[in-house]
Amino acid sequence: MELSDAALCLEKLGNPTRLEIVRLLVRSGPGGLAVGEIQKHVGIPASTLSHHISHLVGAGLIWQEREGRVLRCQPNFGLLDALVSLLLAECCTGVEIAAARR
Amino acid sequence: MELSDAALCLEKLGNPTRLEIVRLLVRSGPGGLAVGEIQKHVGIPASTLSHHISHLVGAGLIWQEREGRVLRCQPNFGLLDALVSLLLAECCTGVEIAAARR
DNA sequence: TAAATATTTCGATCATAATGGAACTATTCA
DNA sequence: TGAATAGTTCCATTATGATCGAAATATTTA
Repeated sequence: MELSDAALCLEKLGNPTRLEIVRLLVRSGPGGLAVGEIQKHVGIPASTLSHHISHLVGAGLIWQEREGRVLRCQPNFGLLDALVSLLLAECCTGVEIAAARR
Repeated sequence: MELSDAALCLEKLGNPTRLEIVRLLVRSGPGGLAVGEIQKHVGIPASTLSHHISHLVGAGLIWQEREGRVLRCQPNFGLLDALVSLLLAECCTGVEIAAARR
C-alpha cells in the first residue's frame, strides 16, 4: 500500500461524521447498512451524507450494493487492516539517519 | 477514547507529509529523531515542517524533548494503538437498527 | 557578548473541504 | 403511467488547511 493512498484513507476517516459512518458499518455485521439507515444514526441532511459516503467509496473504505431502491453499504475490512498495519509497520527497525547518529 | 479525538488524530495522519513523519518516528527506535533530522528526510522548508509537527504534537501523536539546541521527537505509541483499536472496535457486534431489520 | 545553529512564529496567499437546499435520477408499487 | 421512496448531483457559500519567506526566539560555543 502506497503512503499516499494510506493518507487519503486517513484523511477521509479524519472527518468525525465519516469516522462515525465507518465505525457504524464495522459494527453492523453482515449486510451492512442502507444509506437511509446510516442517516437515521448520524442525523444530517441527505445531500451532506451522500457527499461523505462518496468520499468513503472513492477511497475504497466502503463499498455499495444496490438492493431495489436501497443502497446497502459495507466496510472494506481488508483496507482497514492494511491501514492499521501500515501505521505501525517496521516499528523500531531504525532509520538510516538515526543509525548514523549512534 | 472519544470519537472526536480519534477523528482529530486521523485527520492529522491524513496529510501525506505528516503521515510520513509519524511513520519515520515509529521506525526510528529509542531516542526518536530531531526536527532537523526529520527535515532531511522529508525535504520541505523548516517553517512548513514546524507547522506539521505542531499539528502532531497538538493531537498528542508525538511528543518532544529538548536536548540542547535540538528538539527530539518521539511517537506516542499508546495513542496510535488506541486509534487502531477504535477503528476496528466492536467489529460485527451489530447495530440496533441492523438488528431490528432481521 | 557576538556569531552560529536549531527551530518557531508571523503574516499573507492559495487551495481544498464541508455544508445543505433544490432539482434530478432510479426503482418500486398501485 | 403516476405517485412514492431512496438516494445523488448541482450549485453556491462558508470554513479550514497548506505553504513558505522573513523575522523572531532559544541555545550553544568562540
